[in-house]
Amino acid sequence: VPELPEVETVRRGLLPLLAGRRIEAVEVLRDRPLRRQPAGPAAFAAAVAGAAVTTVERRGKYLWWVLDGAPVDALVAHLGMSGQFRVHDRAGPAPDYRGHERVRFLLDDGRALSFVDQRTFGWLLADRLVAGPAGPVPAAVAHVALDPLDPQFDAAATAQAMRRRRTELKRALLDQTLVSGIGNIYADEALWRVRRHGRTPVQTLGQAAARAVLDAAAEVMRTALAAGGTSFDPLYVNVNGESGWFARDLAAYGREGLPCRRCGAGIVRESFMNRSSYRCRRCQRTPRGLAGR
DNA sequence: GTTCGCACCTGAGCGC
DNA sequence: TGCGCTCAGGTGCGAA
Repeated sequence: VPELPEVETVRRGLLPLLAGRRIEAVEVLRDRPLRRQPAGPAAFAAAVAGAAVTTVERRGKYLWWVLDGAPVDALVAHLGMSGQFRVHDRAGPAPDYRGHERVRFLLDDGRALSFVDQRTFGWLLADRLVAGPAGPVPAAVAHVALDPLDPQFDAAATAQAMRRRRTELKRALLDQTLVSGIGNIYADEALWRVRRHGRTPVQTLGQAAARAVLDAAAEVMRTALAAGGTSFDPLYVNVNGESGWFARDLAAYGREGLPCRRCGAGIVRESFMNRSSYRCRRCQRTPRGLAGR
């Protein structure tokens, strides 16, 4: 599942492929990724075809190509659960994407870039840029908070904002309007690092503790990024089809029944927010008052 | 205004 | 062999 490190890995793969390239044509194979386009799939293709790509940017899990010479400013992409960008040379044989290729961009250098998405939660959108406190962003991304790897990210202010919520710690970490880029995997890893239970009420955290969770999330994502993104999930690969290598380093996520790397007690899996949470039953004790939940 | 729960979607894995 | 069930989970929207 692509979270910040995976999306950043994709951005770094896309940038040299796309910067300075012109999109000659857009082929929409399936409409679903364009469900957010107000005027529909044809409008998406018409808005993007002929444009040149200036650069590729990211906030949290949202990517966008900045466009020049188009009626819109940007092409926004969210990979959802299983979205990929894959590149191939049009002169060679077409790759087998097992029927999951959704949109194909024909580039002016003879290559094709395909948006491939098995579970179809990903989407593409031709959008305009709007002014934001941290610079211009697509309108569809304006509600998304800065991520912990953004140079302008203010950890102290985010920790304060987090403590003002009336919710639980893991919910706060997953709230993209509070801090972006963190998904289920890195939330569990960050919580393990600071020995916190995901159901800890955020208002019980001191400023230093709230800050420590955010710092842990940033650190675990930086480590994963250095390794090319987490990829125990075969659905996630970079633009060349290569997997990342971080899965071997996960301390909590997906390790049900295995010993905690820190204390040796068992990692347990619990249902939370209609998904799975993993924690060490000894290092990350259930907060007082929540026993049995 | 804030918080919460659910629909969306496909394929793998499993039990029967 | 094949059917049906469960699980994976980020986002956006409506409900509370």
